[in-house]
Amino acid sequence: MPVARAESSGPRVIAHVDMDCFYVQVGQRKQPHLRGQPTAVVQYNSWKGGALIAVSYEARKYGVKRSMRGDEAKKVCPQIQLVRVPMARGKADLSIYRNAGSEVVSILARKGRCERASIDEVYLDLTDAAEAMLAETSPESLDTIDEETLKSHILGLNGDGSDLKQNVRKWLCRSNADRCDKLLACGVLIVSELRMQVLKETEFTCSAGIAHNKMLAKLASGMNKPAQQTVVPITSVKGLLESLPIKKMKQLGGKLGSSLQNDLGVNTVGELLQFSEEKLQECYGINTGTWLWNIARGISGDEVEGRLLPKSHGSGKTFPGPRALRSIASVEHWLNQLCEELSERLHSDLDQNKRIAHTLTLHARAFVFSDSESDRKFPSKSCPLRYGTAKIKEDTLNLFQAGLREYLGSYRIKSLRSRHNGWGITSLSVSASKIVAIPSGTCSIMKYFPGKDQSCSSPEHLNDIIVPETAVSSASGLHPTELPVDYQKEETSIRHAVPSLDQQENKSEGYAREDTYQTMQSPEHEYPSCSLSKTANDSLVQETSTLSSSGAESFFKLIQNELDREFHEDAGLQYFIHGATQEAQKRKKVKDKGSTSILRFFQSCNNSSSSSHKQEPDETIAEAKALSSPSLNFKSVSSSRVPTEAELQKENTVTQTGTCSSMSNLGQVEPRREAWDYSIDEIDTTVFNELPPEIQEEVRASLRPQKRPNIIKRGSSITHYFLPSKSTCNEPLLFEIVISLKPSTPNAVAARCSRSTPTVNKFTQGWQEQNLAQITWLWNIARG
DNA sequence: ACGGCTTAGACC
DNA sequence: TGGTCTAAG
Repeated sequence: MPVARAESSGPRVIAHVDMDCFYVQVGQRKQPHLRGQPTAVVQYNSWKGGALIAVSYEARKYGVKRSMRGDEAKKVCPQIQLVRVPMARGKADLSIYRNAGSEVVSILARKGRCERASIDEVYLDLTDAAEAMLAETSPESLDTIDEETLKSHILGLNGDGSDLKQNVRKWLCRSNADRCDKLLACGVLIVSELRMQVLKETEFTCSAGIAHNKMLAKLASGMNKPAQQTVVPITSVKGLLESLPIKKMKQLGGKLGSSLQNDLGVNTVGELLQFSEEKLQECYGINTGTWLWNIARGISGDEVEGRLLPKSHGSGKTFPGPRALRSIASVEHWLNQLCEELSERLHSDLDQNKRIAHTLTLHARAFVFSDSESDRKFPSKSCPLRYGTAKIKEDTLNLFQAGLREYLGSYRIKSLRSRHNGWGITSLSVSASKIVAIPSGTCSIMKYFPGKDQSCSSPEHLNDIIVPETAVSSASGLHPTELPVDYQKEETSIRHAVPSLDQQENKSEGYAREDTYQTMQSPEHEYPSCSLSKTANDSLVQETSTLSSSGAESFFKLIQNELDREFHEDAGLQYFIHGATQEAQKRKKVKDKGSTSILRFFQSCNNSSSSSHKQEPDETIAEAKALSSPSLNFKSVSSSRVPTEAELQKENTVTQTGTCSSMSNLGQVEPRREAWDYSIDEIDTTVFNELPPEIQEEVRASLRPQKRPNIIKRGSSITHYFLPSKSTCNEPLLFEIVISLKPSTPNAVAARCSRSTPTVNKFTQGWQEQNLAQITWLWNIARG
């Protein structure tokens, strides 16, 4: 939905730069013999020659269109060259295009604020550059103007054929022009320069529009393609919009545009002028109404956002019609493929841009046979994003199953015994959002974090780690008709948020309690247990052994996750320590709060110990230095093709300083605490009941309801996100508790854990062994 | 039973 | 805030 914004004060110079059939150009650069030939880019070559996603201008002359199949294109243009989109993991891989887009952006960002609008489009705010130019070397004083620049188009300038270039020259150099036009003229020169630079450095051509706002610039960029540019003087705006079909306007290509046509009988932007602002607001609401009134007059206050990098990453695939996925096993397979791609991209983002994504979202489309309208209703689900391919896969699968349960629940499909499930999945996509730049102090180490380690990213290894998961999923995969098994799996698989831990759990002998399964079921999940297969029952036993300690697990999982998230490989730990000690030396005190979880973690440790413990960090530092091998250099991973953040960003320095300052503010606001606090926002009551009595007692004793900050907050515990949603729960399963531990040393934390019952003990032993060293590091560093 | 795959933004 | 919907390339 468009939203109205006031036009800023002075006249701006805005450019929209659009790459010409970008994918084709990328292909042609790679295979130069394709240049000048009718060419198209196809994906999925297997069926009818693949689908065209980009068509060269030479091919367009033959009537080749996007949305043709490769075979059709061959019919109308037999000599057409088809370039295939690279495939990876069974799906199209667009990374070469994304990277090529980054090359272009890094050049276009040189002259002003730059917004990456899509893979092949950017907006530029050239106001400052144009004003600077006007102040120094106004176009009228130029005696030579580049040939290419003279090929610019000036909207509304009636070039009477004969001497177009002279007309352009005249317009650019008019001394009597008003300031608005002079600024635009400067914009024309700057954009022309930029486009030539793009061509020189990337071999790509592009087209551009130059105007006083984004909307007009965007309109103009498409008016003369390819490899040309068009400027829109204010005096031409009215004429341009008057006859412009309403659907050509950005934001009006869809339902809103149709509504204007059908409900108001408006077919051109000009026809919008007859409606009062009030009338439009009445029809479309205050925001959209005002926006419409404005755009009819060529007014648009949208700012060019300084953003060179995408705000999210996603990987998806469709499974149309007969190819719909019909079993959990196949869904899992594809989700894994998507997750691998996503994880790879997240890690490059971390490497290249020092950014971390915080939210993982799963989207799917599904159908049930009973409802032809059903395919849009599959709920999307999201949860906090944990780095590491295995974790992303695991969380994604859980999100999917939560979604599926809700989806099927809404159709009252509770028990599916028939051979064919009543559902099918027609599309899957996994995305990562809420991406923020990490504080500069920790940048140097972040690139060594999860993903480099095979234990995390290699699929083979992954299978080794999540033993029980694999076992159960293959069982349910073999028996897709027995959904209760899947649900069972869904209920329990969330207990495997910590692979290493689970491994530990399952190797050792657990004690299984018969009633655990029942206890864990919410009233909504009354699946006939008689339909469980033997395999499933075996899995169940295995699973319940895990469940019995799940309370303790969820208790500690938070801690584990915090550690694991950023320390789950030695290299990460080493470099973190290295970075952290540097940072500590620099600032004496880590003040950043609310950035990465680990820093928050630090903060509380630091606070708690600053007065009572004056332990010197020397040892730690020495050891940290020893650990961080000097032979490894910290050189940038960027290739010449893909610009690094440093190369790209003005934006980022702004972002980062902004982030830092706001964080230090937060740091000051943060109340000083004696305790080493872990806030577990929500815990499943049934999980709580599973805790050994003494632990329950401890937890109760440390409950501080009166201290709860801000009512019930959504939990940070991963498990929360996979529990049944409100709509499928009769009563709230969750309540919020705050647990305080006041250990004097890290050993005390571990010791305290070992005092628990055998099950918990087993759990904590694993935890202890794995993490005591890490806790100790943290403990010491926090005081550094 | 087909256009596939991505990203962004607004609303509630 | 998470989830849904719209839009665009």
